[in-house]
Amino acid sequence: MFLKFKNEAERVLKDALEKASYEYKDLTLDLDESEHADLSSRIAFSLARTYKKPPATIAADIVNHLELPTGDMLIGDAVAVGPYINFSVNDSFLRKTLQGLKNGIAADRKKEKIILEHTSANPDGPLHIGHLRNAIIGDVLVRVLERAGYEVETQYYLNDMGRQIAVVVWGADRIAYDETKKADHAVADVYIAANRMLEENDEFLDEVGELMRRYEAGDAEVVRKYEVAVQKCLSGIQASFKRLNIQHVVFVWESTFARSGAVKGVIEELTRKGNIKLEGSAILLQLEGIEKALVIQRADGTSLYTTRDLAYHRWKGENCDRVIDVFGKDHELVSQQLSKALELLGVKSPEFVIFAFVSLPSGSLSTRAGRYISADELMEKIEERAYDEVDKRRTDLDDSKKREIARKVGIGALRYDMVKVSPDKHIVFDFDDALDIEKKGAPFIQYSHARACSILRAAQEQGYVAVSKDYDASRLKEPSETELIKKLSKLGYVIEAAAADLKVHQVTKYARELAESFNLFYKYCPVLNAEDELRKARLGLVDCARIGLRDVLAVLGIEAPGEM
RNA sequence: GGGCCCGUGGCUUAGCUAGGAUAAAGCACCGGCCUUCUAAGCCGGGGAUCGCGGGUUCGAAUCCCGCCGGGUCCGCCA
Repeated sequence: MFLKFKNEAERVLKDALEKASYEYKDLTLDLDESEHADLSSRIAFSLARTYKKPPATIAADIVNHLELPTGDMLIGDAVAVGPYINFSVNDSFLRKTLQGLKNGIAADRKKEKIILEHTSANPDGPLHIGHLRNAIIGDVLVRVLERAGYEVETQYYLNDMGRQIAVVVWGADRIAYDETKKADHAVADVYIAANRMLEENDEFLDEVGELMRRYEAGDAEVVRKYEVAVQKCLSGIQASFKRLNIQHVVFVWESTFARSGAVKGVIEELTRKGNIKLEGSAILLQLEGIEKALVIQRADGTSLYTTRDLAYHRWKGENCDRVIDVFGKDHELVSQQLSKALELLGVKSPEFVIFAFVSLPSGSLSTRAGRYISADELMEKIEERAYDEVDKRRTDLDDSKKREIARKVGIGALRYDMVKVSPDKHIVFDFDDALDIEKKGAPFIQYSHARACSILRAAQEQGYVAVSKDYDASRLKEPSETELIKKLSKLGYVIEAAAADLKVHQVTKYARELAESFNLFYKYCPVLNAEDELRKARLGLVDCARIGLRDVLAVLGIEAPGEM
């Protein structure tokens, strides 16, 4: 609803500028949200220069020429305040916002289909907190885009051809998996132990190399061994995804591109179209604007990760309208090379969401060195901590109910924390901080939602109709009521903006503000004790707030408990 | 050494793409509020030369240049 209001205000402003004969062509008409008005224009500042008049005079002049539309419109008023032109909404805007929430607003269906890639962690162990950032940013982005009306397919690129996996497969022949452990953790044990053996005895290195060659060639026995190892790790990763409330991902195996001939095709085409340098039998591709030449084929004729990734991205590009990759900062150069090479191939370039690293106070993360905190360990501990908090507050509930709430609160807190910060901020992970449930953003929002549910429950218990079909929204005149409605009206607008900019952390900020608005309403506007018509209207508003809070949490992939 | 990113109260951050109304939140700290729908809440208070130096502009946290500090990449690894 807010976007409609904004469009309307911009149109009205444009008409006024024309009527007052101001030349505004090069200037932006874009209106800003402001604490002083629902929307505000600063255009008078820009016009002041060319027209050599004080901005306040120009603003007043524009407002004099401004005609508020008649009929069923959303603008309440437009006034000049000094150099600013401030627009406010009318009652109809508020009423329509509530109506829209009640009916469930469907976003305009976008035509584009998007393939979004996230996580793509090597299947050599469990997800650690670095992967967590990737997975959660990616998953929230998927939810934002879907909510904004896009069709999204989420893919996890499975690097099954790397050295790491060869080391796991090699190790699995010599070391037994610990079957008492979660599968991906058992794989990590073998991986770490195998690495140690390889460091101590470099004759083994040839055996690992042999495995890689046979796997690329499609040797049946080796392929079978690989599949066992990769699937084992994958089952663990999928279990973690499920627990994290990560939506369905399609696993795409790297090796399929090597074996299908797609990689060969890419090499041939780049050799034909690109600026190529040969060093022995190795093929190097010189890309524009990138100093370092990109090796696309080894001297021994085998393929490289980059080339296989190129084949994968070509395939993605040909099967959808937009390709989005959520990558770590270490892939930044790779992503540039990817774009340039795809350009040569005539395939559209992906859009990248690059996130900075998560490190420990003791340094960077490493699966091989066993220096990492697994996502599972973190989830385990944060759920435990959340349970302590629930237990403290709700002695009346039975244990399974408390566990259920603790799970939602714990995982929610974790997810919120991971996306609330802009992706380009480096994070030093602090365990105590991560587990401190009381200072988290998610429980604050979940709590507001629970309060809304609680009011509706109490209404029913007291024999009222919790949500009447018709109520008089014009009775909602308290500042905390109108503020809450205005905040609710921005839900769709915020999601559209986040989808357009691919910036998910904006949604967390909005979610907090919405909860804050509801808490103020809760504080200042008694619902059940209000007189009949007002109670009906307030119950209607509570229900809309419940929907808004639930929806914004859903976009963040956070479950909304009905009580806490 | 070169490229990219970050540097905002004690701590964690938003704001920076499109420069404008007293720099906005959370945590921590101090002081208040549970006989009315869950106090995981609400109200009030102190605390910031927006890393440093220059420039552009009527106006800079925001744009430009330089410097300092931190991160990251620069493999015939993945």
